[in-house]
Amino acid sequence: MPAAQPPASPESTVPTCTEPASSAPEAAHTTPEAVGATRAKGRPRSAAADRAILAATREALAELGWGGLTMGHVASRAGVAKTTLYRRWPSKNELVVDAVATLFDDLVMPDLGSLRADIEAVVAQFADLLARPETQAALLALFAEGIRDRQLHRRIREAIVDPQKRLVRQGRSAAQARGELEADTDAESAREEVDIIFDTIAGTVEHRVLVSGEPITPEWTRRFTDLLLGPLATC
Amino acid sequence: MPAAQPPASPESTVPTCTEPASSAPEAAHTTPEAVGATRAKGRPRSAAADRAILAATREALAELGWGGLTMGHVASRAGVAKTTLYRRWPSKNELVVDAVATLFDDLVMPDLGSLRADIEAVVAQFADLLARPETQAALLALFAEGIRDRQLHRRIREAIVDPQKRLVRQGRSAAQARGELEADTDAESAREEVDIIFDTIAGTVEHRVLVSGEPITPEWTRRFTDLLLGPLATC
DNA sequence: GTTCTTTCGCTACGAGTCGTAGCGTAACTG
DNA sequence: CAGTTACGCTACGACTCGTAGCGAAAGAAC
Repeated sequence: MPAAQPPASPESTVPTCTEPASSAPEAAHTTPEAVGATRAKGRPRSAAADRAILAATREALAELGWGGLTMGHVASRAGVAKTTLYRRWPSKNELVVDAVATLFDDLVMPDLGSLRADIEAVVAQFADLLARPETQAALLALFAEGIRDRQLHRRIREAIVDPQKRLVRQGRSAAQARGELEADTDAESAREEVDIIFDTIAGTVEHRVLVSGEPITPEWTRRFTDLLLGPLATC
Repeated sequence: MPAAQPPASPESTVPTCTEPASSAPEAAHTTPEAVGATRAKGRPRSAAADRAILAATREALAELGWGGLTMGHVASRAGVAKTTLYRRWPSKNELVVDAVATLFDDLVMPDLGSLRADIEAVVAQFADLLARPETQAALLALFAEGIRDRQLHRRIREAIVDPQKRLVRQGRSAAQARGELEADTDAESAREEVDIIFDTIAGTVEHRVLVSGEPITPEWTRRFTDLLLGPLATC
């Protein structure tokens, strides 16, 4: 892992681990760095190159898949030297995590006034996200690599999985405020319930789309929400 | 796919697609071919080599993961020339499917007298299977490759996914016979319900183990079964 | 036994990718 | 201005891929 960055550069400007590249969403597209924050001394890294590289990674991932994605290809597609890639990301894994993590930023918990409506809305959002080719190619490949690489596994959880659990907590809190769900008895039990609901929603939708290969229709979403709501749907 | 087998050999003896390698489970381990079926003219292919290759593939997969798995490594670990691999399997994908598919043969529907017990037993079996390193490394990698390779995707469904849906159908039928579930109204609706239950069980357990990275405890299985049974668990 | 057919292990090959190093140049700071 | 850092470019050794050619081994047919 300590492979790139030949000189002892400060890690703060590198999007590799500490600061995800999506933190400064849209600056000036033509002017590379209008980020007026702390600046180092020499020539700053081109933010446009960052954006071009991440976009090229997503495109190449959708076209060629994980196995077909080569660093050289990404570099030439982004109009960037291959060495520039390695100066910023130590390996393909890290690059793809950063390229993909931003895709999940759009998920929001809408608070539509009922638990059923909230669940169906989130499932629909997640289904739309999983319908995109770059998400399909990236997500399972990332998960597969994360099985072996514990550090990558941790990064995936921090950048992709954990932020989504927030949605479950928000939806639960809203439903509890409306009186649709009972208040939590203890924190540990609540945490476990959030985990189980999250794994069920994410796992089921992913399996339906990515493994079974069948689409998420409104009818399917309705039936799945019936299953999730359980007693609340009928009693 | 039409890459190996330089001469026009009959496909019946090749484990590549038509006949999975697990059809003749244990012959004589020393004598290569005791399969007294139809034999070609020349020197028969060593069944011991088949077994050694598939075993070496599973071992290497657990150690090195999909990306680290090289055909040369598998060959040397199996005590076989690299060319022998390519004479039998056209690519890494096909080899791994054959090596992994047999792992799922052990899953059975127990029929323990109640729907709850049946579900918990199947979840426990699936959890045990997913706890094995070779399953972890192989399953997600196969799914990931299947996203791009439609033919591989079809093979995965035929060899791994569809046989497991049988378990859901069996459990549903048993529960209907006991009166725990209503009889099906129409076949289409029943098929959709089998699909949704299957995706929920498989997807959730896989997501819990492989993505969230947390174990399947009896307590978790109980709570998840509560969720699945829904109204039946309380009313 | 002899002959025929097919598979076996081995070696070598061109093509492609990986990640790194070195160079001269561009960009920005003090 | 000098100092510092990032950039594009080229080249490199190491590795894997999938194939081809060879002589030898193992059964089948006679």
